[in-house]
Amino acid sequence: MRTTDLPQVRTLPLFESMSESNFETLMQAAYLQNFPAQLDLISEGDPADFLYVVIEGSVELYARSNGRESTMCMVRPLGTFILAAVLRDAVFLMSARTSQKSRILLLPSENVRAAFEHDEAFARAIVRELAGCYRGVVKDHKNLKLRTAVERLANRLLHYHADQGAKGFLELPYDKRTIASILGMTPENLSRAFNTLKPYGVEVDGSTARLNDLDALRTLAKPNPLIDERET
Amino acid sequence: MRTTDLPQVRTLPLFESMSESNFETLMQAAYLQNFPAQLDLISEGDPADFLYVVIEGSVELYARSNGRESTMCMVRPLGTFILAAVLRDAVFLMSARTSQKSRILLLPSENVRAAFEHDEAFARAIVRELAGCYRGVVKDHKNLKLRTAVERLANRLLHYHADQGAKGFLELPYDKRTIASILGMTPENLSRAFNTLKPYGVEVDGSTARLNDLDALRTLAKPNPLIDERET
DNA sequence: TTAAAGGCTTGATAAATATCAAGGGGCGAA
DNA sequence: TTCGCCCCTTGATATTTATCAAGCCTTTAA
Repeated sequence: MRTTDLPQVRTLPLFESMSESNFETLMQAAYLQNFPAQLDLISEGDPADFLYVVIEGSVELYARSNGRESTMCMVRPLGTFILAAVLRDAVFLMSARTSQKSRILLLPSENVRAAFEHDEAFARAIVRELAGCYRGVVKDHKNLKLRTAVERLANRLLHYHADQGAKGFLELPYDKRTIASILGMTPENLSRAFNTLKPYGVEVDGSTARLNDLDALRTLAKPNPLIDERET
Repeated sequence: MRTTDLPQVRTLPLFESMSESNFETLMQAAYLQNFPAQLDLISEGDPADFLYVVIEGSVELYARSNGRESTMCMVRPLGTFILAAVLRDAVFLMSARTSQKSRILLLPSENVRAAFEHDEAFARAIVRELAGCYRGVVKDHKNLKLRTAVERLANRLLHYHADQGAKGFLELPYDKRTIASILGMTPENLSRAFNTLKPYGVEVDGSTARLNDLDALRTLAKPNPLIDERET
């Protein structure tokens, strides 16, 4: 892989402070691959052979136990996943599959760990990234433990709305069943939660939602930056 | 603070690979303090001024939103907490209070970050520790999303039992209401969950529990190393 | 064009969990 | 010792969430 193929990767917080030569070395060991939708990339319990960077498309991280399955999060360009397992040389805790046709960069774990040893700036960037991931899961955990299903949905809608420019409407970025699973509920329950939000000005039509009474919705949702705000 | 005061701290994975002089420097900036039980140490939203190391006693990390409150985890000697916030120079996502009389080491954030810049071995140890914390929360999150309350309790009992030497009985390490909160349920529900486990050989008397039918309990609990096993 | 499949919704029902209220019992303080 | 407090438990009930079944609608493919 030549670095000129992927100028965007160099701009990622994780890589931007690396020395040019270390970045070159890391990229020369990397593979850039295209995958169709719904392809299983990794399975929880497998050893972490690669660090993954989503270049195009999107990837779903999910977990299974006991015959149940739940979506843990979605990774979009240019996000990375499975960094913690790579650094600890441990097995994956989550499985991953493409949810769309995707282009993904694979960095062999050994090379990532080597770069981490040799490049102080990279090590520092990794710490920042990891600490950010950690804080993200803590927020997800608080979300699940401290809010009801309807509150989680209300906050998620407000979040999508803000992300998309706060125009009074928003596009649901995933299938409803995926959103249901991310929010920790069944698809049936998500349908009912949308109905519960009707009196708060939420109108859903397919994958579009209009928010006609933001004040009311915010009063119900009680958004909290220590749960809802993502860190860069 | 003299390093000779705390030989155990030097043995922590986080500090054991630091250079002697950097460790000395870091410890000279540190404060060792005794706190009574039930004392608030930090409050979510506050800036992270210190990294905390529990030397004796125990500390409860909890979170609040919307008038609800939930225990996120307990930290026992020699555990650290609030590392991610310190490294990102961000606000705390969780509050902390002593649950017993405790002796706690406070390391000023600036000094921790300085040591992290100057000491490569420390940086590497931090990454390992952070990655471990991250994987811990992911496991907690899977636990909550993929299991019912009774299953969470059954697995927790098996965990305590193994930790305490697998003698057929175990001591509950915290108040039942604290255990309930950790497991994401109300105290009333915990009582009922214990009753549900009676047919599986679980006999509770005060803070002691006997496990009289481990096979039955394991069949119900379906323990899963990708959820239940803690990493060092 | 039609059939089949899948995603979503709705209704009916069941299960899980929370809330409210009351009371037992242990433990510390006076 | 005795009182009062707090933790825990239990019962009754309400709320939340899941499950099961059916049907609608759109998409896909033949």
